[in-house]
Amino acid sequence: MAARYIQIKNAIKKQILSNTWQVGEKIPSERELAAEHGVTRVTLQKAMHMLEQEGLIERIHGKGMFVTRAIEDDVFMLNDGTSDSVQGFSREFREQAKISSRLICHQLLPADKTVSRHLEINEGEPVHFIRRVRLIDGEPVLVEDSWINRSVIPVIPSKILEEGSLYEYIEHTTSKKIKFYSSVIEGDLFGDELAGLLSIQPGRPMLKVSGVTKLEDGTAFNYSFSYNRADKFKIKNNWVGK
Amino acid sequence: MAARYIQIKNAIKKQILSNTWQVGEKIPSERELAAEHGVTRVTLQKAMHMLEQEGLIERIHGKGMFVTRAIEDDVFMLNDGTSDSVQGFSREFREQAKISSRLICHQLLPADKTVSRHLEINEGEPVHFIRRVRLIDGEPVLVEDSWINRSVIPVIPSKILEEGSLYEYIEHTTSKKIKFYSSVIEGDLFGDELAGLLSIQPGRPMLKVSGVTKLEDGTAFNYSFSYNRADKFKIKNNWVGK
DNA sequence: TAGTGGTCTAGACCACCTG
DNA sequence: AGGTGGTCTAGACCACTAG
Repeated sequence: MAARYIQIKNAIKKQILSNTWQVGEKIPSERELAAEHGVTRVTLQKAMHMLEQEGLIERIHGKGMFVTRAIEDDVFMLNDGTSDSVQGFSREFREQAKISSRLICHQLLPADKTVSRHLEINEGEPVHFIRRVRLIDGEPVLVEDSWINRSVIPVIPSKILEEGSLYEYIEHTTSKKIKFYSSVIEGDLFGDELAGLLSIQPGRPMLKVSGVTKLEDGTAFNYSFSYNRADKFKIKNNWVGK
Repeated sequence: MAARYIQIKNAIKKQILSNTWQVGEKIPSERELAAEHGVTRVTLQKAMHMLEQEGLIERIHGKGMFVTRAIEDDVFMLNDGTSDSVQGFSREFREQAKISSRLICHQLLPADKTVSRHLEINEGEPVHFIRRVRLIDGEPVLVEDSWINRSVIPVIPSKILEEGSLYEYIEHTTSKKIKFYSSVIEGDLFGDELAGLLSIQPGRPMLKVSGVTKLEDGTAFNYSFSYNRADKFKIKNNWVGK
């Protein structure tokens, strides 16, 4: 049972996406929407603040709330922290396109200094190391290296790595939600090895995203690097003041 | 007079940064901190949620709130939406390093289709076009192109563009705060022209950030592209669930 | 069981915008 | 003046974690 403000957020989001109001049009006031959904203003505000963060509405003090123009897209948008939950690559894109994975490597390795620091475990402790090439509609678009905390998931079926969603598998086996994802975005060029895995020329631009993913109880379970073809991905970011 | 939760956020942030608690240590509970600052839990929670978003603390249901390890840095972090306000390049970095600008171009141009759409004005309406090279400690690190709504700031002194902070100038002359910044991050390679302006080799990687900046009354006043040397900048992103 | 964060209510007052 | 979002109070109950 999701929180009331999440339900309301999704309900209003659905209304916006189904063009209940025109772009730029004023939507009902907080007080009206609160009454309509049978909640107080504070609860409704939590929902609306999320929609503002997601870039669907604009809130203007003294004026009201307005529908924002939806952003058009030619390339894929990496998760920018505007959805309810961290999806992971598979869940993020499987609605939009046929995604698949090629498992390059899966073994247990002792954690080095960097990995152990990010996973908050002792250096030398064995962790899963996984390298996968991810494909969208059969075309390789990124290489992802993951170091995964073995105490969170002792075994990872290869089937999951090749066909399923790892995050879904983890949420299922641990019965805990994913709660936190901290990432750093950098630009770089593809070198020979990674370019080879993606069948592209070395020297092409990449968006490198590295980060740590945690469960709701604070356990860090995944430290990852993904090397994305810059011609296939963008990252959107909304900043809302106050 | 800033809101109470902003003051409290900054006060606790200061405590964290001055090592009042160790990294990983539990800080006082919401109820304690609320009593200490003389506010209710909801108000205190707004402050703590911001600190969580900024990556300074971790909130774990049933356990408490914990200080997060501060991130170490070798390169400059572009604004990731975790500060109170959009600073702009000058304000963002002038505490950390000697920043300066080289004004390449400043003229009025009719807005083309893209610019007019982002600034929410009519096509053909004249806008400021500004190209600047930004330097950190005397080294050119990025090229920024800005299209600025002339109805928001009719004239822009060249002195501001070369020495001061444009955003500060705009907040001052309009007496409105900057409220919204929506950006898209892409990776690319430097071509001859931009590489020449930065005195680097063409083909080096860039982080391209484009976006729109708005005032608190919803007026879009700046549409910009910045071409950042990827070896000088990173972008940090925190995602917190729910 | 006691303590923690997560959610929600039913008000209130303020700051801002428009006619 | 009337409507809008922004902030805040003083409670309440729930869900999760620990000993």
